[in-house]
Amino acid sequence: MKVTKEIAQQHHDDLVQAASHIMRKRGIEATGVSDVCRAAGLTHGAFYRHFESKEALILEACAAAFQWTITDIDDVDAPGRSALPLIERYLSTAHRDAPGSGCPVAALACDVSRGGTPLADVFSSGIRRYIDAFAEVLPETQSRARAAGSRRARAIKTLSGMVGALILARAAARSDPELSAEILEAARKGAQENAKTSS
Amino acid sequence: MKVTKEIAQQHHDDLVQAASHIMRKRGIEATGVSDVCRAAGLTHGAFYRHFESKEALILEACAAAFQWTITDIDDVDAPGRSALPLIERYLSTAHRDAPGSGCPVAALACDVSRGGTPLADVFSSGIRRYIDAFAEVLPETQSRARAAGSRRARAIKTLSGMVGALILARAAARSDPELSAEILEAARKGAQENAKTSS
DNA sequence: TGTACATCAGTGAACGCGCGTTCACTGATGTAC
DNA sequence: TGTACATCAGTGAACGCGCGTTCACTGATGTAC
Repeated sequence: MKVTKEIAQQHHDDLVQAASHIMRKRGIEATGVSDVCRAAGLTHGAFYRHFESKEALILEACAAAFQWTITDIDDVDAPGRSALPLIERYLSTAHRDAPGSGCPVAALACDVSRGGTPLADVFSSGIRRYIDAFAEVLPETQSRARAAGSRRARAIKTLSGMVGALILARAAARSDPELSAEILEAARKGAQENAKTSS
Repeated sequence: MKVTKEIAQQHHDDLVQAASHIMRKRGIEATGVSDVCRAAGLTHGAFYRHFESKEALILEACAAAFQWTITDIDDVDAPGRSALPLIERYLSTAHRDAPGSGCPVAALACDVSRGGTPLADVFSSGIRRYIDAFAEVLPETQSRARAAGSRRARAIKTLSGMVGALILARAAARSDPELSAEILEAARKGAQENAKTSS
């Protein structure tokens, strides 16, 4: 049953979106081709008309996840252009509990450092753009500011803290919700200090 | 070929150590029972005389990895008792490139947040003790210190930054070594600021 | 201390299962005339 | 604008493979006498 070019393209996009969601939620290895096809409303046999392999799908899904996330940061172009609401959202329980539609770095960085080179390429380019985008929404470093470092260094520092805290909070969430909340809270305060005109 | 009780115990320990190394290097799912047995110098058939299942091995290996790591922190009981050398070591390229013998949180936190409840229990208890141990080696908060927060809050903040930076640095290492080094460097400075008598 | 025997750590072949992937087939699409 | 046919997205059964796990078997250990 052949379908319209438009519908086929839609199915392709559906597969990418389903994969990017499932992979962030369950991890790359645990993302099955059949699962992704089912989530996109197809049978697994249709898969190889769209992608050469599972790896090709993962690469596209990973790139897409970064694209969406970074666009999200860039959209903080709103008046005020502050990183504070971004931080608030990043370190919220909502983000912690919905890895499937959240930050690809927090969800997949571990998997990537064990994976193959093509995925590492997509990912490190994503990290680079992520840092650039985040630095854009941080206030300039005051000229007489002390050891706080360049705006880029502060972006790295702050992002690292956010990523680490989210990962820790997720790992603790099931068995120790109080600890998980405490981690989010402490990291939120820390990140906000970094994001205000430099300490 | 039955062996001495002492040798059997040794084999048990070898299996745990091999597993804790392989699992931190390759991830939990990618840690095969056969791989672990081979690394311990046994055939896979011997495995079920020592553990009820793969999961039981993972639990023990995870607990052991935390035990060793936390003992390592406690051993900073040396004169001076500063967190600085700890931070230096944690955010070194050596630690980045040797996940198998490194911090279990940075290596496994992602896997754990997707895993089962027993593993989550072992892990969140590990995180809690990790934070406690790390707070012990941080200097007291100065009474007139500003927003830096309690010693415990600073421990969480600093640890989050270290874990996040290490994970980011590992993910970027293969494709973008410069970025990886930059992340370690920026995070090292950030963590050291937190670890000195409060900013 | 010596002998007879039950125990059980270790071996290696075999199992069921789910995975990524392939394939013959279907039938609507889209093109050539 | 119609008609005839090649294309190819989608289907569902089947494949090989590696995994966790089981099992009959071996033979040194460690115990009972």
